[in-house]
Amino acid sequence: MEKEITIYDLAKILSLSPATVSRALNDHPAINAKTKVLIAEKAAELGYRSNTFASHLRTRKTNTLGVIVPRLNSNFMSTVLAGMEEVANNFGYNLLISQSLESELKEQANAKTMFNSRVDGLLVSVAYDTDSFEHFSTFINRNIPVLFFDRIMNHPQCGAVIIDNEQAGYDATRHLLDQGCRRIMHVTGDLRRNVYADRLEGFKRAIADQNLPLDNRLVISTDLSQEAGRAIAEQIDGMEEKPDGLFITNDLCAAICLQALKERGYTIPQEMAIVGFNNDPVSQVVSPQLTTVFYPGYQMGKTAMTTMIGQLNGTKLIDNLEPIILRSELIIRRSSIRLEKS
Amino acid sequence: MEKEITIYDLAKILSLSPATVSRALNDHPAINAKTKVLIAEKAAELGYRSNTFASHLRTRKTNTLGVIVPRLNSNFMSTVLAGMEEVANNFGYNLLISQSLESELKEQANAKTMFNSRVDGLLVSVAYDTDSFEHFSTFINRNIPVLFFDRIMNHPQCGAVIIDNEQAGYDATRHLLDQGCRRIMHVTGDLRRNVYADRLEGFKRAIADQNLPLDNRLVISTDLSQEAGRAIAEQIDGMEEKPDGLFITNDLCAAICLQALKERGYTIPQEMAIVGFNNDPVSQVVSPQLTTVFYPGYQMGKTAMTTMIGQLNGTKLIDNLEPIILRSELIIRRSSIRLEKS
DNA sequence: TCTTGTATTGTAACCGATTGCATTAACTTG
DNA sequence: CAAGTTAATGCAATCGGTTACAATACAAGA
Repeated sequence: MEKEITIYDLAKILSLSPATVSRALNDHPAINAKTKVLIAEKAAELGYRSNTFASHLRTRKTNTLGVIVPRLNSNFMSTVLAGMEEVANNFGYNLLISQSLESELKEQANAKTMFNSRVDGLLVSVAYDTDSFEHFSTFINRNIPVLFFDRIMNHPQCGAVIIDNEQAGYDATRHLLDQGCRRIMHVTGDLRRNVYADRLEGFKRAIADQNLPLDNRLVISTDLSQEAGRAIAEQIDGMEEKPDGLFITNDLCAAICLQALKERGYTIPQEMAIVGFNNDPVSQVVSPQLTTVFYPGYQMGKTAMTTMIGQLNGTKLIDNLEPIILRSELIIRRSSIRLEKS
Repeated sequence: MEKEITIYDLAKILSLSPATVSRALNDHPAINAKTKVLIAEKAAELGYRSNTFASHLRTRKTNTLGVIVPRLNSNFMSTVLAGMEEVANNFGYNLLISQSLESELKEQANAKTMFNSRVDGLLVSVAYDTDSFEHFSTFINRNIPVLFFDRIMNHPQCGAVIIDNEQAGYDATRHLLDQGCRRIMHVTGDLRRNVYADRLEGFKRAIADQNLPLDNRLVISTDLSQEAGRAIAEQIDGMEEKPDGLFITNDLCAAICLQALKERGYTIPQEMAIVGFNNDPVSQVVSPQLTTVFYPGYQMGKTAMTTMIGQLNGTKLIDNLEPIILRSELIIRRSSIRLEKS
């Protein structure tokens, strides 16, 4: 068990004061360059590491940022986190990551933990059923910046990084219409969440653009689980007037549904063209491969983190009125191609 | 911006000493029960939160545990993390999570960060290409417990939580043999990793049990990526003596390969029976659905975390010689069933 | 030579909770 | 009623960096 060495030890060994050592290690301009080198070398030699608690206690900064996500287990989320980590590492920030498992209760508990850990800032993609903003106001009240990404809450004092879900919804729907679909079913998540509400808006706009009627029975709100995918297939099978196109805002759910429909004898895309969302690996594995919307996860993570750190440094203030919007992209695959291009 | 209140504030308001307040908040037995209630109420009323840095500085404990995983984006890993989080939360520990992205270099950087953050313990599933143990010895030297899970390193002072990969490999192979396969190809990962080496051992044992010859050309080490899946299909297509069974130790890779084989006209499972590993959602989406091995992720996370915390509390010492082994299970689906049960 | 400026280093008071060692009050017991 | 216990609380040092405010040394300018 090695002993932990402190700036006092270094100071004594080098016949300097702790203040000088501290400043040298922080690259303070007042310290002589040679002294800095001397101290740095000795520190490295003895395996000195700064006691962050002493430092945090004094500076009242933790250099730690909290991240709360619904779940970690999507390609999208872990890519976002990879992007966040890269930027955070570069700026010397640590990440405290936790998952709400789509429950507001757990999200509140997570937020509380983060608050007590005194994170310098909080990045959140909210859970499925979150209504209250209260667990975030705690942060706002103490001037701790809160930045939402992907699944956001609208709040005058919080920034947001998103994709243009309305446009993505429009593009997906428009694509189905272009392929000849006239009766499109839209299966989506909880409409309290911007991502789903916005996609629905895009869906509606695309329908309206073609002067087609909107049948509200064809808009279905689910939890987008695998079971939901199977249930949708069953529901369709029982319908009198069946849809000819299916826009499901989650790839796994869409893939399961596609499969269930095939089992029930439907031909994809002829009888039913299908579009998913997220460009999850499953979209490439299911057959026919699933048309979907690519989500720039890595970019979103980097952008969100850069924005947050900019805010903390005072370099760049979050413009809370204008969310940052990233580009997404429709990826067309076999599950929706009915008309071969000539 | 609310002011942060301290035990000194509480002490002054209640005309007590900071020492009493501190002890009361920590439920020290020497403090009068009524006084405790009084202090607790006032603390709650004023929104007091303990300054963990002052506390950590004094107690030299951080109540934070580091977790390093190769990637977050697998169903398996995020389930493990959910299990870890649950237990950690219950015991008042925070989690510092980071991904190595399968690179030893990044893993070392992550370990260093964790070390400097003074985590009380470290839980690791090592990267693909990790050879060195040095970045972990730093912890061992300072008596900070290191516990490996799933992808482990053998070290006399580190605990481990795993599944019985040898047995799982055996079961999977045996199942293929039972289905009539006689020439099984085994596609796996880097054999420096126990998970892959052990599965290979199981594979070999199953083959040997049937007195079949082992063809080393049928054991292929890849990075188990999607591209690898496609490459394998291509390779098989070019072989003179083709295999009749395929045991790929990763579901996504297996699913992609299965698909590529179908595209090349092979019938699954008749011409080629396939088994994957992990019970990832893709295994249910691909058609035919993929036979695979279920990994008890949640359980693994809980067990690992419980073990770690037990070690930290001194409640229960990690038995470093005997890794903790969890049960996995073969899930048989269409991709490998050639013989209908009578 | 004396004053002023600049570069560099030192002194000491924090930050807020914890805890060994008193101290005080109240209660038992012989 | 004195001596000894027990219960409850207070004092003050401590953890290890940080930083406002000196202090010192040396060089340049008057």
